[in-house]
Amino acid sequence: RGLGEKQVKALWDWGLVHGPGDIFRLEERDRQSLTPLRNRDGWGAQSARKLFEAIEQRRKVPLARLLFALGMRHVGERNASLIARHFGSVETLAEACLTTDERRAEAMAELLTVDGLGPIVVEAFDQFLAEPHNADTLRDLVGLLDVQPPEARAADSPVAGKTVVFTGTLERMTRDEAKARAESLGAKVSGSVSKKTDIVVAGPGAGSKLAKATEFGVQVMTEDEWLSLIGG
DNA sequence: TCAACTGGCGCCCATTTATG
DNA sequence: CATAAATGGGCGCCAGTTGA
Repeated sequence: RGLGEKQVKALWDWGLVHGPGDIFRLEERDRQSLTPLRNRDGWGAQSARKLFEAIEQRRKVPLARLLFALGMRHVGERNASLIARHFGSVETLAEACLTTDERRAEAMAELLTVDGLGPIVVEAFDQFLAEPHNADTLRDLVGLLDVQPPEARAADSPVAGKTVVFTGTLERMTRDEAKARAESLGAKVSGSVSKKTDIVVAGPGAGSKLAKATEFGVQVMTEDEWLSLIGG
């Protein structure tokens, strides 16, 4: 929060950040700087302090989010989560992917057997890791961050195994919260409605997805109905 | 081969913060 | 206080990938 395109560019131009890891070394470095952030144009003590606080809050990060954040081709939220779940912990992933080329090749072969991951995605992941500067960046981040292992999913909730799509505006929770909650209950959250969709949770402003749900005869419910179903 | 689904993008809007 | 700039959240679209 507070570190968008504009500020990243400024930090780069000032030589304060040259890679992802530098963000997490920024406060320390700034303390020793002759021209600290709080004295620069457009910045004050308040904005500098808030930026450092926001960065500290992100030091603790789920493994899937770290992988997603690397910006690898074909590795968005979903595939990052599949990869994270396969390895189970950042230590296991680091041992498998960041030691030797031979070990990495074995790990990629295993990844290919994961349901939902195909050759294109695994190849993209492998190509990323094959670049020494990428592997270095990941190692650097792993050393700086508190990486959380993926959470186990419940198998016995009312929505376990169901495919759910959220559409329209959610009023009682953010989209991320809704998604995380649903997934922790064993549901699969998708972005598009098909015949395979079990439940569409529609808020105000829902558009084409709600129409599709009606067309396919998929169960539609409000956010409140969804919350009472999952017991929240 | 093809339906289903993901990733990535463009666009819009609300909120936050700096500035006059 | 009003305004402008920056950011994040959110939606829909669609090309490309997966898996039966």
